Amino acid sequence: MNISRTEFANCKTLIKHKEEVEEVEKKMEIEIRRGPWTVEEDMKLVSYISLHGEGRWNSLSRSAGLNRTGKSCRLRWLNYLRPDIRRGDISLQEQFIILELHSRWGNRWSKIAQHLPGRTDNEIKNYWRTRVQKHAKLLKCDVNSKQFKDTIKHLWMPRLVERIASTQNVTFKPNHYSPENSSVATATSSTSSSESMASSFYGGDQVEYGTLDPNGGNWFNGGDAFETLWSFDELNKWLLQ
DNA sequence: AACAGTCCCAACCGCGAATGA
DNA sequence: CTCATTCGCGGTTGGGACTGT
Repeated sequence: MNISRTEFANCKTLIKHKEEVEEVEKKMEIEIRRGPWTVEEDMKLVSYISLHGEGRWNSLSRSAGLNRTGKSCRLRWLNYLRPDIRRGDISLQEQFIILELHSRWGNRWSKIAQHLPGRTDNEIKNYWRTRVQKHAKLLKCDVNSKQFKDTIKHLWMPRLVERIASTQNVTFKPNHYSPENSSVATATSSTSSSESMASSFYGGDQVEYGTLDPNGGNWFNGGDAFETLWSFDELNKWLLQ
């Protein structure tokens, strides 16, 4: 390949320049913070978003003076700093909806989270992994197996209904949670055995749970762990039937 | 009190979809 | 249409908190 002295010099300059750019980029990469967020970082993010709104996370991160990736900022805001985040235990009603919607949609956490105001997809995912999958593991069955799904449908969910009704001192009316028509849930259209089991708890004053209002009374109160719903022996006995 | 094992959750990663130049 | 960038989702992990011995 023939190349003039000038062209060669130009190439050398270009390469040198490229190396310098890479070096700066490498330096910047090192300065990107990872790991737990500090109070100062949280404050920077919250005050910036309150002034300018969310979105455009990469530029937001730079403008807010945060040495974080845009992704990291987005996650911190959505899962922790948003003002409408609900904290605390997952209530019985929320557990019921999670089980119901998971049976319908599988691991579509963000979709499920849309029906639980104030709860994040991450929180629901963590709940599923730590609580539900733990039970599957204890029972030595796959979390996606028909056996385990049946346990949820025929034992777990009716138990939840029972517990909800007793804690609220009224009859809980679960029906099928209907995200498409979330204003009212009716029991009469129920056909599955899960629902018919659940329907045995109907009667008297009914609680509709179609409208999910985080401020709506005792709907979300109480975070009874489902472990209290039955003993492991009882669950095993049921599985062996 | 000390240690080991387990639980839980915040945060990261990879990937595909959406968007814009 | 192509390519680069950004966004959002689901899976995974690190480490602090908790519990049992």
